Amino acid sequence: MRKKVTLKQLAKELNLSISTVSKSLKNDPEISQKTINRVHELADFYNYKPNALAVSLKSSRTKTIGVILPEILNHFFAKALYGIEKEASNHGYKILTCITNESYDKEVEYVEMLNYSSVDGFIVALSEETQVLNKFDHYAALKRDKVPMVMFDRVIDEIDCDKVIVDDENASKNAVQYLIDSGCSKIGLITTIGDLSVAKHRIQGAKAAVADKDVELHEFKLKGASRAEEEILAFLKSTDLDAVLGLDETSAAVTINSCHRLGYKIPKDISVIGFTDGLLSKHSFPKLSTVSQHAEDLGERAVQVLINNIENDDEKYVPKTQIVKTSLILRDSTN
Amino acid sequence: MRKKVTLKQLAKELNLSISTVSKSLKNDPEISQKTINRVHELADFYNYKPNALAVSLKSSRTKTIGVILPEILNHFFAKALYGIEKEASNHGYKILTCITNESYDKEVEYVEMLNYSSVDGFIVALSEETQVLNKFDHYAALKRDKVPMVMFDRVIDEIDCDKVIVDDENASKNAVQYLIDSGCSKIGLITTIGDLSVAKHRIQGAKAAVADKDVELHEFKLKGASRAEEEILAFLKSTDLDAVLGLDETSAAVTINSCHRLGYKIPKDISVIGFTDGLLSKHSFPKLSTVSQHAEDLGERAVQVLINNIENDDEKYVPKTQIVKTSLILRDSTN
DNA sequence: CTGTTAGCGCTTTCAC
DNA sequence: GTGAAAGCGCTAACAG
Repeated sequence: MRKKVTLKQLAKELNLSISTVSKSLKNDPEISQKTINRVHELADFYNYKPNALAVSLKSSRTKTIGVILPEILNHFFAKALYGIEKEASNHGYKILTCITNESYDKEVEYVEMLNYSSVDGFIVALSEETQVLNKFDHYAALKRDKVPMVMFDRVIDEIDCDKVIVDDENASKNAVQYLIDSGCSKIGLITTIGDLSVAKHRIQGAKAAVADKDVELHEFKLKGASRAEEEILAFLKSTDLDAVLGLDETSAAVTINSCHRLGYKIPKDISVIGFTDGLLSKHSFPKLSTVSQHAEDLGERAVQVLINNIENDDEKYVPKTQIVKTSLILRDSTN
Repeated sequence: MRKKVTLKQLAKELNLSISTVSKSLKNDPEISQKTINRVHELADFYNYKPNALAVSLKSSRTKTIGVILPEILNHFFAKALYGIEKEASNHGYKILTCITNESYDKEVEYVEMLNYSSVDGFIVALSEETQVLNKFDHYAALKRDKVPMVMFDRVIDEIDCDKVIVDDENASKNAVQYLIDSGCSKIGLITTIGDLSVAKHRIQGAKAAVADKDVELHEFKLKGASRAEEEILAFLKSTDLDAVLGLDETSAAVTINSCHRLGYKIPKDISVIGFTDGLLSKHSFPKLSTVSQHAEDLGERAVQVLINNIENDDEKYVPKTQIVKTSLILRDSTN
């Protein structure tokens, strides 16, 4: 790897001191215009750029955000990452992306690694295992070090930091309400992500919607993703639903296909709504009605909140929780 | 942001010099066991970790890989990123991820930014615009600086660097051959990505397969993603195909749905194969037969090749091109 | 106007 | 065995 030009070399070639060169590059009014011009000329010639490492070491600012995601082969998080990257870039920040694969150990390892890489702040969505184990010392440590951090989507109450979440409970309530309004009265609730806080909120919302109404709600937690289709097929056969709310996109997609297999017409015989508005929804047949979580928005917001915190580093900053609104996108799988 | 413990502080507290502490932490045999123990004890107590920035500045190694992707809301690249992140992490590397959104300008900007952030090397998939404009001075510059780099999937001949690609031509040829063998003779070739080198290879492969056979091949380039469904519907109606090869996953997925609309039975009336084995294929109805490009593999390989280059920094390294095999995954959309 | 100096946190050579 | 000193590339306070 060839070495890049440094201030030192420019200084030598121009017969100036390093600091004069440094100031000239910043167009410091202290320096004569003539010198400034000479310096810029040579700097341009060599395409000089300050070494980011040195600048960071000096300023303890890396202009880098650590992003910790549980998955990436999931349209929701991919979209969130897209929003994060875009917004970070707009503000001149880079992102170090780590994927925990839903593992607690990986998460801990990554948090430490990024912390010692001196990222300016963290954007985190918790792994499933972390939520199950309910351990979060690694975040308590960040908090103690006063490292700016925002959690999004998958969050915990135990850590007091900025949060950007979706109003899952209400979203779910509205979706079920819509199904009821369109005449459904036997609604299935299918999920692969039962252990996550978000799933719990969604279930609560659904329950709230049916409360004191003459509507049946049938919960169904899938055991394993691998046998999802068989499980759902069996569930569908054993009940006699007129609607299904998939608590994640996969559940909804698989439900649609299972209905095809059973010869149920959608939405005539059965209506389907899925959580998260990803690729599958747009390309299913019929196109799936969904609860859109605006993942991209979520990511962007997280970055905004974080950068705001980083750049104002206020001694007694009070963390806030932002709630991003969802919307019900009606397509062809509902009446 | 609270400051982290430094060697200096440990040294002061232990009444030792900085260098002694540094050596002790590395268990340098020069140092007495007793001192080593004392140092480790205090270091553990404070949970000391060397400041990565300082280490990097000294060693000019950041253990960071710059990753430049054209998109992320595309299962292929998401999967590749997954493979990249996983493999990088296995080798103790972090990744700085940038998404160009298929823009040339963004790509140039990111390459420069990452280069001045002293990444140890680059993993790149070119943006569509870069391929169209055929400009690559930004990579020539990296090459001049001898910065390790590997291009994957979307590559150009003009830059002589490591490459990891898929044998698109053969993959396509095999897929078409399969369709012919199963009795198809009027095959549509649908694509949304006509300008990419990969699409061209796929078209060539298809042509090679039908050469001197009594089989018709109908190419169809979509204008815009937004009206994909209408366009494909019209194309399907105007021809009388018995098979379609989608040159990207979206084309294939939309084709399937269009067939449903037209009342064509899949695979009885028409067979469909799609390129790239993503989510859509698994959740379409019927499940789509695909050409799997092993995106995750591709990403992993790219990292292996890159790290190998980084860690052996050989003056006269000769770049190589690795070809990752594809495979035809037969599901329900073909006979 | 320009230069000297110290220091960010670490590694490494060389003295003692 | 331990420590002083130089240096990675940069910034900034202070001298001149």
